[in-house]
Amino acid sequence: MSKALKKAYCADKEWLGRVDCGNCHIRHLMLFSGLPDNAFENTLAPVDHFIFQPNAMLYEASATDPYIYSIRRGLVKLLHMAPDGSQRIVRIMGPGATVGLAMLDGGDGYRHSAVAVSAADVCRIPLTTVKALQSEYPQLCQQVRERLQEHLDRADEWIIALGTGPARGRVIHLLLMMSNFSTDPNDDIELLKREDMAAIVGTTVETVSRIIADLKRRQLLRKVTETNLYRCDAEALRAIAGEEAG
Amino acid sequence: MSKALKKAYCADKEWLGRVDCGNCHIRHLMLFSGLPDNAFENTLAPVDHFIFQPNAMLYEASATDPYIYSIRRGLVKLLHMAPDGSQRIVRIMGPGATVGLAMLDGGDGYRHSAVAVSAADVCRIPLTTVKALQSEYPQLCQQVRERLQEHLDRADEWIIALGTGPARGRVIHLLLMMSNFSTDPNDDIELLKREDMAAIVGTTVETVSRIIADLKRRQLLRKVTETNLYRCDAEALRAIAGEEAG
DNA sequence: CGAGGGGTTGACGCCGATCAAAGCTGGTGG
DNA sequence: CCACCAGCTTTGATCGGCGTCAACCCCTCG
Repeated sequence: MSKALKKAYCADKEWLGRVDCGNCHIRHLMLFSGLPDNAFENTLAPVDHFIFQPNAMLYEASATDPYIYSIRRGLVKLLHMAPDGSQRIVRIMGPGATVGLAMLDGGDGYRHSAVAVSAADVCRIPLTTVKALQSEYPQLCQQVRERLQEHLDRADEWIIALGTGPARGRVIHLLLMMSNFSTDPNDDIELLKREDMAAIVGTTVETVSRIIADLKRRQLLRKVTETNLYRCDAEALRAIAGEEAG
Repeated sequence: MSKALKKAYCADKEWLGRVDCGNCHIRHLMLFSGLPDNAFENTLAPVDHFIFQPNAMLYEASATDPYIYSIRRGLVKLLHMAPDGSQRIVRIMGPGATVGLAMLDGGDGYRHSAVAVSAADVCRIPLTTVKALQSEYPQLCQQVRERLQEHLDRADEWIIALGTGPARGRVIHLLLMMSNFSTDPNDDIELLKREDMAAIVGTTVETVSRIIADLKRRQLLRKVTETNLYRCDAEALRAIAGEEAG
């Protein structure tokens, strides 16, 4: 819970250029799926493409930049900073997700701060563009709603699996969630930093460290190469998490 | 966390009749605000009006009834049942909120079970009606999005305030949240049952009971009449919750 | 080489889970 | 009217998990 304020989030991002959504080869996975190719011919404000380095901030809570962000690759954490500087990670979103949607309701600004976990490949979409497209193509409404529902489902999962029960089970649930993000056929995952894990499951760094170290010792988590990629024995982990839930 | 399965949720609801949304005097507070009075003249499926008694179930997780529900009065809890029968309350929604919106995305059914906490005055709206109105009145899209965002904001608050820190602070946050539901000018609230509170803050009944009893002894929570209405010293409670966050 | 950040480990104490039992309240039937 | 019961709340005793403080290891970088 308690952790001193520390990171000075730098705007450590790289601009890759203006984007032509009509020709985006992964558009069918993104917010603008379902729109015709020519829908973007008259958009007034440009969609820009960035790569955010790890720990770079996409936006800050309560800011009112007129953008939403569509994640192409990488992970983005949404976090809440307590007045005392401790932080709680409220969600982690991956490829295909859209963050900052609260801006569509106007007014109050972003609900959280958004920070890249791994290097994140992201499209920055101006609000005006979304609104214009939305009025012309009502099916975009549906897309937006589904993205919001995705956030909601994930938040609920967070509450149920990561906010309940003994710490070990929560950490294991987190590992399993991370392995779901992986496009990798095996269950290889890149372990988060202990501090992030602690801010996710709501415990301390030490507790997380002990649990992870223990899982490693029991070979339920094995370093797979020289990178910090780990393979987790999903079956065994699920079994442990399940028996602890009781 | 652990609590045996028990309640056989009965369909203890009372049908009050078919509703004419065009003449609903609180429509400006509800999902259909922003639609013209005559929008409802040709709706095919009827909107029905119910009063659900405490503990009556509006719908069950993963069911696929083609309805969403708009809450006029009272509180509704959304809960997740673990396989072992223990339950976790994921959200509490009050007047003006809409529940069951996940059905709009088709397919997977309700995400949670919805159960009336206090007696709940509720309109049951057929999906077909929503969809028909939505295609004719795009502004309804906006309304739906705002309701979803409301769910999301509440879920995030849940994670941050009720899923983090020592139990005492979490319970106090819950009390303060409940006092926000109250339309009452003072901070009078109807205390939830201990079991519900426990399922909300993720502790045991005993722990909640001890905390509440202690707050009563310290006069931060006072029975206000003969009913189980309590007045809470919001300032003092906020102070305690604040100091514990650090 | 030292400094610093992240991870791991140990010792200790407290919060809260667990088990158990005793009030309290409202409802039901004699 | 009282006895009785079921459900809810409160309280106590005990014990384990996890927070806290502190040290140490490992690696990278200046």
